[in-house]
Amino acid sequence: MLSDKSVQALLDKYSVSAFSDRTDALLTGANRSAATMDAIKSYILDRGLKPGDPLPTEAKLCADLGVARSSVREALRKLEALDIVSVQQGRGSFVGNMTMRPLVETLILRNALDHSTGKATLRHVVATRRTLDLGIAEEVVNHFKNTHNPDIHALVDAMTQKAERGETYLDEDIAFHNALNSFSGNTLTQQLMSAMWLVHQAFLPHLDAPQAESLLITAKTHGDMIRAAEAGDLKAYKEAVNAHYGPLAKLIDLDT
Amino acid sequence: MLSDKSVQALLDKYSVSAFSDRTDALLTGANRSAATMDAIKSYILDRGLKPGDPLPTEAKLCADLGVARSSVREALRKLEALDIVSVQQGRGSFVGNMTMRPLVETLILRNALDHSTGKATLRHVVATRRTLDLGIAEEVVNHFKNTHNPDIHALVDAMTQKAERGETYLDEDIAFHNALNSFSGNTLTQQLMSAMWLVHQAFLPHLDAPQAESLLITAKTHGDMIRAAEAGDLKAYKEAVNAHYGPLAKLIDLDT
DNA sequence: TTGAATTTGTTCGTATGTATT
DNA sequence: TAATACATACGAACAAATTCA
Repeated sequence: MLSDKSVQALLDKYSVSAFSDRTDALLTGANRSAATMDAIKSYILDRGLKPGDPLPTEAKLCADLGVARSSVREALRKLEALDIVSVQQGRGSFVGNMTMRPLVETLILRNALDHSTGKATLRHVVATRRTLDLGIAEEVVNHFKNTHNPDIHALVDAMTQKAERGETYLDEDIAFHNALNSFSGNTLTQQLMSAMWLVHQAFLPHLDAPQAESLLITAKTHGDMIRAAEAGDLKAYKEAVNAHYGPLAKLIDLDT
Repeated sequence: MLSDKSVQALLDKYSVSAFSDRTDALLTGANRSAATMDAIKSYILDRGLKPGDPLPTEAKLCADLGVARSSVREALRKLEALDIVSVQQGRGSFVGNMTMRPLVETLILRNALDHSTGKATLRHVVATRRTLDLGIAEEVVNHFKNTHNPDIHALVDAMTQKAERGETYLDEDIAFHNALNSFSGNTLTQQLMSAMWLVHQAFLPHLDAPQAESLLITAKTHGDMIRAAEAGDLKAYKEAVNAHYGPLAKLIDLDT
């Protein structure tokens, strides 16, 4: 996947298809729905449309592109799957949000597939999360140094209390991680981390252990993270991040 | 995108839809194609199919699921867009490779859209590349410490020579980065980095500057990277990685 | 509330193109 | 070459959701 040759092929494919003008009515290519998809992408691109902006109706697209309705619909379905457009019955089609949802969807399925054999992908997802966490560590510490963040501490407290009652705390967990990352203007990294978190959480329940004290450890390391960041201690922060993944490392073989 | 509420919604949506048994003929939900998509995913999941494995024909899917041909086709198109299935005329449908292609496709379009305004996404893509590069730095250095890698050095030499002739070296560039990462068993991180590289490269030509000496600087810093890794010098390696993104930082405002 | 207009959702029938044997 | 199996594509008809008068 994404090997040398296919990278070149993909590059050719996308750098062309994403920018080629296909507004003419002569749609050629592998199949109609693919060509139609490119045409719709070009439509969005040429007009610089933004998420939520309306697209032509299916009937109009048929007329303009000279293809049957089924082809237009298949193209719209593809773009819908990629979160590039959003189709709503009775209303019309609109430019989508282009989120990481397709990535999440693919990874969850991929994860589920080799779960039966060796939970390899989950290991990779968690390792990637850690990589991203450590990768932005310096930014995080620099940003939170000498600040006071009662909101984040409140989240940690809430997690700790829930952990002591044996409850889980997904909402607080994602809110905590988002709070640590949201200061960064890099929405791509944020979304990538959220996506990894999502895949991670979506698959945790399928692991054997119900983790009694793991919850407490995780809550505690969350506290260590924000405290280290506020103290401006990069080393301690990184250690806290690693410790944060400690309970998981026992379940799955991390570092692989 | 992927905000608090939508995360929960997505989690609900995916953790359910990815594992719910929809093999029964009673397909309910937002629309047929979505429900049919889930059913096909369940089919793959239940049988633990792997990439390349054949799927039932469209006609059989229609019969089994009790839906019309078009609905099955739209579902297959969606899965095709996500690289979860691969449809081939005259042969049939097969389980796909589930690569990062959907991510690349979405990001390239997203990038192209705000390029006109502020090239924000490209900045994010490059920053994410750097984050990933730095995130695995320790692993890389530990792995290459006290080793000798003539192949990689040959790649650097080739890049340098091409740069001196004013030529570009995309093939060598991706090969170099792959060589540095491929030792890791984490195929997800690898693919993520390849995907980011792809988006990055796909959009570079659209920048103003044709970069004469930038090519040389990049080639040189590649040499610095592998030398630092072989010397086991983590600090020097990280500096080389940062320097590697130096020419770009001038074009786009990195660190934002 | 009703109803008409608009737009997507779904189905069916038919014909064509492509790959395998 | 011919037959078969399969996906591709088109067009027409009706259902369901949304909007607005």
